[in-house]
Amino acid sequence: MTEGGATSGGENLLFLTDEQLRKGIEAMFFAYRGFTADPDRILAGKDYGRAHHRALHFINRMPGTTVSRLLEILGVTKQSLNRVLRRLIADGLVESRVGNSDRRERHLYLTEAGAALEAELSEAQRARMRKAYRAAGPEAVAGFRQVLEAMMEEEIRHQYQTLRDGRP
Amino acid sequence: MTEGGATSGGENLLFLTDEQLRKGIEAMFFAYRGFTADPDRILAGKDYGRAHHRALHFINRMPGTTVSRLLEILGVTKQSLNRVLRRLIADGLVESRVGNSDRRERHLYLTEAGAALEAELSEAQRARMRKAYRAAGPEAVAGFRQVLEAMMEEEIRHQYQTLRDGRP
DNA sequence: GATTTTATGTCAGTCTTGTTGACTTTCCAA
DNA sequence: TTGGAAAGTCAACAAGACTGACATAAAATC
Repeated sequence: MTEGGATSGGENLLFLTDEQLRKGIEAMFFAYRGFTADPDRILAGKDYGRAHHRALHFINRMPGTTVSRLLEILGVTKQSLNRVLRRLIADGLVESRVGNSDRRERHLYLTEAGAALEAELSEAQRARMRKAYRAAGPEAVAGFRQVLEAMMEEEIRHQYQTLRDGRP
Repeated sequence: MTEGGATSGGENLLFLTDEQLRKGIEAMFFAYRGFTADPDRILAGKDYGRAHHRALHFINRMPGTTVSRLLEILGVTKQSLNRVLRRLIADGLVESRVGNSDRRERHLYLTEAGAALEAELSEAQRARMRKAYRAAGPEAVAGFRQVLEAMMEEEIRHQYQTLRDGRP
């Protein structure tokens, strides 16, 4: 990581050559494969897919969330999410409770079995992230998060920040 | 980007709480959506998909590459890649030439039209990356790349580094 | 109270992109 | 020269995204 880099802060246009940007693009592409590789391997053996993992992750993060909220976060159609949820509910990994104040809403929770699978998947993913963080060091991690945040689409960034800061 | 961070180098275990790792995981998930959003929008209007973009990108990067080499890079089955290539060749975006020394091999090149589409897609993706890099600053960019590299699977990291350093 | 809007679920059909299996052509080495 | 391996192609199937249409129930509004 030496080419073209300033070592102190400030604007450095050398970082913005097409060459540099291309390296970032390819790094992002290859890294995402690594990022999903471990959960994918676990899921393949259990007849679930990445879509189920995503649902489990965010239901775990936001217990009692409604279907609509989950749709915003996941950025898929309700038909697509519904297929996944139907399966998870049928298999006893997710529980869907009718809302108290608004009975049209369904609030989603992980069952014990759902939490167990979520934990298994998350731990595999965290293990890789932990290894990467350790290898790169704390300063690199701060930079990593900064660039990723700046790469998100506007509306999604707000969703992310709300989640990140633990606001409901 | 304040919580739990050391501002000078060295090991800092506070970065490795599950909480911190989870934020990184979610950042990666949301950022990847942004990363692919612009090319996806362009492709949707042209009746191509992400797979076509990936093929165009790497054929552009490695003109004359063989199908096998491309398979290693893209990490899909040859049947899957073949469908994409067939279409790109039929549409006159990619040219496939029989190898000289080994006539089993097909060497792949972008046509003028292929290069034009690749440039359009790449420029959209670079624009977002450029904006993110500018917003985050050069030091953050270095960290970003370090963490991404550490996140890749072993074999893929070698592919990436070879490409990155411009070795054939 | 009647009407409209919202939240959710479901059915049917399509598309992209992944998969496996079977096959051809070509090369190379025993 | 023959038999296996490698490169590539074709066919059929599956997951998971999409759109569109429609149903139900509850809340909100007029």
